[in-house]
Amino acid sequence: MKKYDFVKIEKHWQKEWEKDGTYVANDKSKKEKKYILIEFPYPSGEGLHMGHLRPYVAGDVYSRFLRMKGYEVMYPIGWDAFGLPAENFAIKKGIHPSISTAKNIANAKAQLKSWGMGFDWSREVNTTDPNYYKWTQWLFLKFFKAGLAYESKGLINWCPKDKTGLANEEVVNGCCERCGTTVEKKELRQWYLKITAYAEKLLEGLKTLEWENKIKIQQENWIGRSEGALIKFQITNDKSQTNSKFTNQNSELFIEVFTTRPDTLFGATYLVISPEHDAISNFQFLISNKEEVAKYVATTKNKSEEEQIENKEKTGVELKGIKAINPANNEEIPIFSADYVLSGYGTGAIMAVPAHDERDWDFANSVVSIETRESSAKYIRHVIEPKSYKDLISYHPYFYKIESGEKYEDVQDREAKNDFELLKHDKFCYPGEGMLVNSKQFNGLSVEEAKEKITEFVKGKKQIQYRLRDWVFSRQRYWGEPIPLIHCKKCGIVPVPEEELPVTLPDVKKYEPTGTGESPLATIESWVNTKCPKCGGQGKRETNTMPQWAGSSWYYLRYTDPKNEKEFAGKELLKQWLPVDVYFGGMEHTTLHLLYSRFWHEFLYDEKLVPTPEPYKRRIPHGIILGSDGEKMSKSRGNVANPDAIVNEFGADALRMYELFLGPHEATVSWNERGILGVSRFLDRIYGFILSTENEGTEDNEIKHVVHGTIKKIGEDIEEFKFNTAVSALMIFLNEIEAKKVNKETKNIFIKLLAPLVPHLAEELWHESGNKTSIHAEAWPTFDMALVEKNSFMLVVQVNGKVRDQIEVQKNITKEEAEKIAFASEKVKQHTAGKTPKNIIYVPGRILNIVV
RNA sequence: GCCGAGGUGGCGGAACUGGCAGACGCGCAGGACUCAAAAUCCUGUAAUCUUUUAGGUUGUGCGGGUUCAAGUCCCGCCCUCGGCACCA
Repeated sequence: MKKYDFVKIEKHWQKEWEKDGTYVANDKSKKEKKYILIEFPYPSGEGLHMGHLRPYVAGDVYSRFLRMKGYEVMYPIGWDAFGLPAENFAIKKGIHPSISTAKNIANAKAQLKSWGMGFDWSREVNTTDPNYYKWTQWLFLKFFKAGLAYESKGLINWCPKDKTGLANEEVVNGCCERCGTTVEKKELRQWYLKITAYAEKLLEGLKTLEWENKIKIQQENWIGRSEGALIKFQITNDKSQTNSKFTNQNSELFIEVFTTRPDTLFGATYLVISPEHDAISNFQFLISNKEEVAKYVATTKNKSEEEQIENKEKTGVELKGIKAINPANNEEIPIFSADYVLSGYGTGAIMAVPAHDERDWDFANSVVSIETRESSAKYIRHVIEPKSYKDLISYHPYFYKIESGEKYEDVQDREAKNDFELLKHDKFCYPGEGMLVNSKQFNGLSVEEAKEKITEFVKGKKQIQYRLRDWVFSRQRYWGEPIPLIHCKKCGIVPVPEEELPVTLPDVKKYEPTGTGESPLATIESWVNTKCPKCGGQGKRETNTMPQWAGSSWYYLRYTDPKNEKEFAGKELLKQWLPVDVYFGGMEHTTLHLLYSRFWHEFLYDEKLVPTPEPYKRRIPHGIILGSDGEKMSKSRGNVANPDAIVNEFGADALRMYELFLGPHEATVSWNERGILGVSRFLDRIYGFILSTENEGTEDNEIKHVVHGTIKKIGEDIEEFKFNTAVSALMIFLNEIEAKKVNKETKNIFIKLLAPLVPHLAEELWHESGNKTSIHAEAWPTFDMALVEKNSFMLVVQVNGKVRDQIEVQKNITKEEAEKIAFASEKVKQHTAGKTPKNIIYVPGRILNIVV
């Protein structure tokens, strides 16, 4: 048997494909287009790893399959090359990031080629290329001119290690997404992109996409839409405590709260405002415990995000001397400031309804009762009564078990009596649905009805609120796109004129971030000082750079027309290729890149710069590959499987096929060093089988059925991204035909079925079989349904649900015929003898169950 | 706490719309080839019991239920992973 020399084969065909432009997408093709995309890699010094392999192989298999199915497929590649590692390397070694980046790209490119990736290299883009980032800057100016890029001073997330500001999306559990350092809050002047203006569009757009639900839900949650109302509470002085003659005749003096539960307004017994709320300074003249309040505000400022997460114990302080008036019942209620109310959400002020909100409940039972020296019961007023006992205990199962001494089983009894005794004891909080009580003329209404009516009654305003925050878009680092703006004392902020783009990164000697919130670019005076494009006077360049997400927010657009010098991409070509049909990528980008680029795209659609409202029609997420110990691959654990080492030992085809075989594409899987042997053996067997001439001859009838069944199965599996079962179907196929005589045609079909998964081996076998052109330009084999279905099947005969016999019968037999055959079986007779069948169920093509 | 996904042999995993649980592969055991080993090939491989060329029983996280039939559907729990996390 000839040996399968993958080293020689793979190198050889990789060169041939490159020479022939096998994977170059034709812009002028008459075929239907398919645009397949993977998240372009960051070219790091370590090279590409298993994490890259997974989506890339999936995209590669899928692209090759579609190409064979007759589509014009674009499967492009590029480099997301701005970012910290290159810059940190520059700080350490003094080598310009563009030099180390170029080196890393060359290396990663060689890796991708050695993996047999059928990328269209003619469309390669690089976000750090001035010809590319010229357009990133140009697009930024579009945002700026539309009023969606703005400068603002505020508390932002700051990574003390990377010494740069971060977007909300880049903070994971209070830590920097990149380096894991605990994030601090810092007051800084920053550039923002107004992504919140697109909150509704981002939500609406999701509905039109063929994405998996879990991704949609994650984005929905991140955007976090809630419907509620803005309600104003008049401010007055506390008559019991001060001698102030202040009476609030001025309707301007109020605190406005946002609530999703205006129906509980009669239960609002105090207000809480965030420590940053304006009211603290606005009502200074009335507040009698100014020092105490100032002290509290100061302590909350020093709390890190981490502390806040760890310590959920609520703290706060009463603003003495002032009161708010509940507009529903004109009651005077106290006002507190506490950091459980966030300044960035809603109005930064809430009405507290401890009887129906867990957080307010906690606060009432701790801070409020201590500060006011009153029993918390005073503040707990139930205004919603649960409809049933079940509603009630769904929020308090443990309470019932422990406090009341009742067993869970007694619930039904309680429910029958409709006994809400415990509710009246004010022993707990009920956040659920129900009917209004203690709410005067609104008593008896449902929660939904009351929301409307009470909002109206107190002249509140309906409001939709989002959790999404504007995108902090500036970074205080060197290796990023300069923000193309000029600060002029006379004209303000002036965009760099289009014809002067790109604003290129100047060479610097020190890349070190300053740590002061200024970018290293700020130290290069010759670069910073420039002319104002408007008045010609002295201007200073914006020295912040853009985040890494900028270049990746639109790269898929550039692929359609990567060399265009006049536009970011030509209209015709955008129309030709968009939208991306299938986008492979990880779940970790759901609320980062995937959200950001949708925002850019939707904006560009509104600006009539792109032809589709959404960029990515389908998104196929993948699970991560863990080490063989089931832990995340990491150098310190020593469980890293290196794709290049595996290519050297087993070949790219074995690597690819094994990766596909590991498990479902969307599942987390562990790499098992041994497992690849099975795939490697399989490839050897294929090689021997195809090249052998001894097994060629007249096929028996069974073969056709197997061949057509496999064509159907593999096609369906690839279409549904079920690569693991596609591999197993190929193995089953070889097991079925290996020992039999087959003809040349069957062998050719087998090679074609292999082609998307193991492109080198398939190409080699194709040529060894006497073909002169590439297998990857061949048409995908078709199947005949009549041959897939056999005209007989194994009838499973059960007696009382237990399998007793299997009999091969004609496909279209009737129930009566099936029964006749079944009862003739000795094995069946043994179990039915002397008994009369009560019922007989026949499922055509499958099963006959006799119940006795 | 909330949202999402999941729990199947020694291991990775398969199973259409409720219709033979464990495909395929790894590993393991036995055998062939070999002086020997590797490689390769063949056979077996959920557990358990019995009178073992065969047959019985149990079995898809746990406890119930629906059904002729449940990994799949319903009710109640447990556990693991991922996301969010005081968003009013």
